[in-house]
Amino acid sequence: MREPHHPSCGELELPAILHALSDPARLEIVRRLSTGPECTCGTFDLGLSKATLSHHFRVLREAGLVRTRPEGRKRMLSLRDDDLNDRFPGLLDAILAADGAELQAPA
Amino acid sequence: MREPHHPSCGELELPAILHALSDPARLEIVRRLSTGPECTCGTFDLGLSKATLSHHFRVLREAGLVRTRPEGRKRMLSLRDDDLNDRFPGLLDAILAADGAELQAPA
DNA sequence: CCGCCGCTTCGACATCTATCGAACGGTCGC
DNA sequence: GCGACCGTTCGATAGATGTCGAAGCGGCGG
Repeated sequence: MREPHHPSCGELELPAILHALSDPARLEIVRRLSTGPECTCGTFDLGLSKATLSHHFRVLREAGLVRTRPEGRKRMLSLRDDDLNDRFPGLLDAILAADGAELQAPA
Repeated sequence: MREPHHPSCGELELPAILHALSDPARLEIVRRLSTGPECTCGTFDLGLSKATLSHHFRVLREAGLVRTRPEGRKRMLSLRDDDLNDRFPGLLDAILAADGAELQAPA
């Protein structure tokens, strides 16, 4: 299984990151990744088809938010929080904190 | 000139905010508003038509990022940083800081 | 080595989005 | 009032996006 392309740390672009996180499904994926260790694609049950889920993983990967590592016939997903904090310090934390704040005080 | 609709502080939704800021033109508008006081719509020269600019203002307004106040035949735009910091503390600052970081270290 | 498993890719489709020119609508100056 | 001014809204259009089923593909197990 070939290694998919990941943008380098310097290639991370803010609009792409914000766009990637502007979809509730992708925001949820990132939120889950932030609370635990890396996990496989199949562990996400968001009521979406495999094809759609794979599409969201790709958007997140190409925006530089997640890393995809092949492991046997599975793929391990992990948040690129190190690179993100290096390039945009505090951004990810602020967004995840805002996500939590929204959950606690829904509209 | 009638007062346009603004979402209340509790109606602010994170995905909508992130989506609003995921467009470079809108991000630029917010960045400019953050550095100065309120200003009129016409002060933004981003190489876009009036219609397109008005569209972006609407997206920002409906996401709760900016306030529009009629003043004569002009419209004063201002950032809703008070409401945003109340609902999502630190979020706006982190995004604007990230925007600055991107400008200083372009890809 | 044949088939299952996990995931990606393809093709399709409906919806959304960014963009523009043109038309419209208050507001102010004269 | 009349016309200029500032900005919104309308209608249109090209492109992006989210979604799915079906097909493809590499790896693992029997």
